[in-house]
Amino acid sequence: MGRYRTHLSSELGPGLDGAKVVVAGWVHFKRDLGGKKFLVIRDKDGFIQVVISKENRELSELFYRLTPESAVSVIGVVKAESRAPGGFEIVPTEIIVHSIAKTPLPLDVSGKVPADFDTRFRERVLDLRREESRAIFKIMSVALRAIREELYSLGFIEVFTPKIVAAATEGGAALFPVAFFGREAYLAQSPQLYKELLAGAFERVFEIAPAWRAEESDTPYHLSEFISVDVEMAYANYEDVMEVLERVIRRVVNEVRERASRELKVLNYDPPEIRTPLKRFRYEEVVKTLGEHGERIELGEDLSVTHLRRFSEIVNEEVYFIVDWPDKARPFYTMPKDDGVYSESFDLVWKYLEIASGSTRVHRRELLMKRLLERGLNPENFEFFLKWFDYGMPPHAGWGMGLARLGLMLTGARNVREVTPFPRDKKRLIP
RNA sequence: GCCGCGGUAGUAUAGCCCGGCCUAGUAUGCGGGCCUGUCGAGCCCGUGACCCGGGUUCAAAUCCCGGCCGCGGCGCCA
Repeated sequence: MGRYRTHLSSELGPGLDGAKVVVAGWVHFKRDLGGKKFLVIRDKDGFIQVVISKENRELSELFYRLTPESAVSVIGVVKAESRAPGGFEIVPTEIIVHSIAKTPLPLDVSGKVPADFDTRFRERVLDLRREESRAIFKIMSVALRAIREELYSLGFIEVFTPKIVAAATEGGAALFPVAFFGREAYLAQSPQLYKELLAGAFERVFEIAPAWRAEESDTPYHLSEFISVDVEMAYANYEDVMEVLERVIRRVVNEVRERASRELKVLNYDPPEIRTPLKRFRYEEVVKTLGEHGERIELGEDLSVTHLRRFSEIVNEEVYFIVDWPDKARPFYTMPKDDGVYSESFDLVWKYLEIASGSTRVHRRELLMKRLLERGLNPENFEFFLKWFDYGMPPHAGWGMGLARLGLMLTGARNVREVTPFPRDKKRLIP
């Protein structure tokens, strides 16, 4: 397979004793015992030991020139060898150097010496080669695939909404302006309005795409650019889409457990078990419970990370819903309840972190107009959205989930930057 | 943005409180040497650092002020 290798580390074993193979990867480390030299090659799946004996002058010479993290192919013969890790090693006939790595490395890939957070992100590509990083991104990929598979199985289709949008749509979060042929435009903060319109055509849609927020936020849970998993479903209300979300989360955790068990072991982490249906706590109940436990909090107030952490401890739930949030705290497209105070809305919380949030949406134009005005927004700016509510917009509901936040739950990482290859935040624009 | 903590070789740290004994220690890396089964290899030799600016003092990595940068908590955040 391919020009640079015949086998991956995962495809080799003592059973291939005597086979001529070509392996490729990075020089993970070298050990020189004098008469024997060991070269450990790392590829995407694991490690391969290559052994060079003193008699082989040419390769011994090359061995000295190889530096850690250099990219090489090794042509040689597999030898079953009980003393070698994995029970086999490669006796090389030729080593092809694709790229010599400069030395010393600005970050220790082998993981012997830790690096500070800042150093890791400055030297991110080397950091990503570390075993832990590779485990994290394998898990993220398994998760993404599980999300897609579950949603496809439920009859959703995958779509894309525009990322360059006109005018500051819903107020609230700050936007990044972009130059758009002399007109005012922004990077989309959310696919919200467009995904609703698409649900008005295709019924069940989802999108996995970036969104941008120009907030001052400087926390382990916020990024200027983040991947949002968005779902919108017609002829459905918030209860229906919470069930979709439960299925997605359950599938994700199960598949990560099954398909990335090795990676979880590398990270020494167990994601929470998802037993559906998840507990649903009404917002009012959460505030009451917090109050009873000595927290100072008023009805109507948003719940902070500290509040959620406390609440999760009190009720001893790791993954749960908080439903029926105060209408005032929710955006204009959220369906209010008949009581006029609360709304058909929910957050999915893991311990103290809001992983996803959603609601039944308003599908009547008059109510949307009224709610826009109540929030000091100009309905004229929303005409591109509102006009379609004149042509049979079905009742619908949906949610949005921060992929990196889900990643924290799946990997045990403590900062969304760690589960994002090249995070963008207030401080980081490079690399 | 606010509060707290921090910035010492490529990387990670000790030293700072109580200024001089710091010619700045250790690990890892890197260069060299020894070793035919290493697998966090081992042993010997070498290499390399006090964020920037100002101040106090006979003397500053150490104390003070300002700046820059980072981390944590909070805030901001559909």
